[in-house]
Amino acid sequence: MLTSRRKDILGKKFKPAISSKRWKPPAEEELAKVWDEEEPCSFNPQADKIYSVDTPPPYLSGSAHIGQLIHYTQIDMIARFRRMQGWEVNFPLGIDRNGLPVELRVEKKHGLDMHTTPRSEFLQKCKELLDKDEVIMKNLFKRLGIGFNTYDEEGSYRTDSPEYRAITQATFIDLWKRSLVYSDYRPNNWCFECKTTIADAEVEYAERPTTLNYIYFDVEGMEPLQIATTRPELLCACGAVFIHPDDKRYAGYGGKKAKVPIFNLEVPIIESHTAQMEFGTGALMVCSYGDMADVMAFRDHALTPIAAISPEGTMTEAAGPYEGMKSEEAKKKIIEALKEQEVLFKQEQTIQRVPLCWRSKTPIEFIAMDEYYLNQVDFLDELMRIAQTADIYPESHRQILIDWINRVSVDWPISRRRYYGTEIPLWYCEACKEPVAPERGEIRYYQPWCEDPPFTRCPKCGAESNFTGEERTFDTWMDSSISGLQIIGFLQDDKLFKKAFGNVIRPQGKEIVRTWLYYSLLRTYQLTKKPAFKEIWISGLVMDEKGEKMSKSKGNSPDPMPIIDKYGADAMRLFGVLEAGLGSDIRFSEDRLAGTAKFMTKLWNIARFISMFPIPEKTEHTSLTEVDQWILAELNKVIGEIQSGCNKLDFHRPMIEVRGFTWNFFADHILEMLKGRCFNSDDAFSEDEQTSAWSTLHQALKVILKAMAPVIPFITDRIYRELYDKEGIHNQEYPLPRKGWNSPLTDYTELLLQTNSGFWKFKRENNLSLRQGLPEAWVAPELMPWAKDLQAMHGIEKLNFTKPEKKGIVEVSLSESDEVIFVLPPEPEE
RNA sequence: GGGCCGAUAGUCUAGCUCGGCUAUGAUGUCUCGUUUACACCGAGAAGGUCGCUGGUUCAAAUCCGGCUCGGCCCA
Repeated sequence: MLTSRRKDILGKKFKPAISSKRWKPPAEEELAKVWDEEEPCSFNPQADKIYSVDTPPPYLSGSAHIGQLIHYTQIDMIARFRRMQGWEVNFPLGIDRNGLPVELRVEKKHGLDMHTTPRSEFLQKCKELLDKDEVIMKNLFKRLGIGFNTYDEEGSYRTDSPEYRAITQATFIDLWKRSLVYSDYRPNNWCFECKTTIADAEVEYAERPTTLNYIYFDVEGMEPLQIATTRPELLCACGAVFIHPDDKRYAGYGGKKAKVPIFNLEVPIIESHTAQMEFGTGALMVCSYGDMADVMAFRDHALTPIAAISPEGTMTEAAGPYEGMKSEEAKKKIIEALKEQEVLFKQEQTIQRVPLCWRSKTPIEFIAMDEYYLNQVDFLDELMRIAQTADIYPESHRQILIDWINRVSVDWPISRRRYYGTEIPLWYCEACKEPVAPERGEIRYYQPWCEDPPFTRCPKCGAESNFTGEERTFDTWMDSSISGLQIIGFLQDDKLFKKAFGNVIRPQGKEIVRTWLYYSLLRTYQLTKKPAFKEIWISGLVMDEKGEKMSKSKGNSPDPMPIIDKYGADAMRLFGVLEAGLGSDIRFSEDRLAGTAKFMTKLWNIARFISMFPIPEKTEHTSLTEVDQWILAELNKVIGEIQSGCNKLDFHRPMIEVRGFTWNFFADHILEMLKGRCFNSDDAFSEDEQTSAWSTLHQALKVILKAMAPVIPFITDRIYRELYDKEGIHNQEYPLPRKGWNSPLTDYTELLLQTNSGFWKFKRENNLSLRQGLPEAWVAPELMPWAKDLQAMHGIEKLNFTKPEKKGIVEVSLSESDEVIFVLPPEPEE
């Protein structure tokens, strides 16, 4: 007799509650709209347990490339994971808009020169372009499911907003009043193209062919010295000639004077270990300033610098007849003159390492001029202590930071002769030239180039009028280095700041450790005397298929949107974690991305299958069948194993584990095994046994979904909403191993899986359909608890646990095991 | 010139901290197969001198030295 309930179910024929047959990327877009409404990742600053994510504010430069986007999805996983762990996650959308690139793009786009365009007009054009780019960027972020607290203005920030700039300026005023900022006339990396000083961190190097010129320098009473140089135009700035003390060719020259041709300067000949005997003739001229080594040489030997090249790139008066010429032109003319005077005796081609501006890619020169410096060398000991004690994931990347701190030897030049940046809030008294900063306390945005000073009297000379505003702006790292303070209300919301400071994570790529991370630690320490971050997470780079860094200029970064549309955001995100462990570089490959996307289909189908069965009311764990307790115990083991990876914020191994479990164990073995019991179409099982199976599958599915939710937020949320909770998955608890979920049967899991394979192998080798029943079989006695489920799974009519004595029995050896099973083959059909 | 990181089947990758059965997983290749979710599938198979080379050890992908190649950074 069927109970009425069972009749109902049979009547319904187990229709899947999840009706859609396929999970497709457009479904993600629909869900993104729901999230837009519901804001499941919103932030409540009133909460106590606050965890803040100091995201890299993306710099807007048109569209993002795939590498950047994968990077953001990985950061988003951290935020989602921490939220599921119960933290109130502060993860605001921030956009970095300050800086040079937008200026160059506006120049190009509108065909104008920023130096001659009225400043306010130029800034307006920059803003317009940035606003356009921002829309593209935000759409990409939304499409990828980056769970910022909100995408609205309120709750987000831009580094060029008056509010953000006001904070940057306030932090500067603080440092200024504490005398940590000073002006100095020093050689600096100067970019002619950008017409600004740039920091060492912004210099990159390229190898270029050049000519090495061999020139005679007369030395009184001795043979002329032969000197090789690639920079003859700097002869007029020559300060010394270096020879190596061990160089026998020049024994006796040290301490004498050499005469610089054309300009007839007398310069000392100095013995120095920095001279390379193998290069050129072994004797080299030291000029102010040909390269970094020259800068060091002038400093070490207290030589008086002579500026040969002006900030405009023309020769100075020191160059005599060549004054006013472009340096390239002067170089040609000087070489001609040297030839005429027969002091140039040889020329050869060589490769030179040229320092370039990382933004404009044009060669830089060392040009001395007044710039503002922020004292950093006095803080290196403290920064080193922070670098050594911070929680850094992965541990191995700590070295990048330590190496950089060890290398810093001069202070940080922070002023820039740019326009689209935060203004340096200073005015100069025309009477006494004193620079004056606004008072501390009031936080507001100052624009000295178009604004009267917020004071009326010069504190030094007492003048009450005639102040000139500073025209320069800050290095953009001055802005972005305080993003971690800014997002927790520094100088704006003391209550939030107090609660949240000390629990901030800095996620970033390893290529900007020496800039963003280093400067953030420096500035935060200067302002608060504390480490900026509780955790520092440093990821590798995303490379193209050949292992080269992706960049727009190389043209090796495909347009991301079509790829996302094709494979889906979840697939992109999962790809990012499955490809490599935290800290390793990832190679992007569309083929492997396509493979990753298949998991979404598999997961969808698993859920669709399970959704056919009712979700039983609360079932006691102990009332589940032995087999079902074993299934949950296996799942529990996996959940236990992934904890260490998750806690190191490296989801690579955890996701491989969960994915493998889901596909190769749960789907292939468990669903196949429980199918019979779930449908129970021939009443081989009791009602309790059937309910137990339903309950187990739903419980397991829920755990799997939650474990993967931070990584693949779309599909997990969709399934969770359809089956379990309309509120969605993202504020559920992240699974932890459960104490009660264990089973002695896990000892025999391997044996069971091998036994399944044995039956499959038998049927395959005997050309039997997998559905074909078997009259009788013999398996290991340890598998007795699985008896009924095994029978249902393989269609075994009689299952035995002792050795068979009958004849006509086939022995099937199990792979990777000494065990065997025995099968009585079915009668061949006519 | 210096520093850091890497080198594991055709391709990508785990394991290396703390040495120990037959080296992980994916993808690709090949064979077979429609079974009450899934062919974007299932069942199987083949595929590796763990960069090279010395050393330590009963035992090395793993520890130590040297070398080669690649990447990144610095001078």
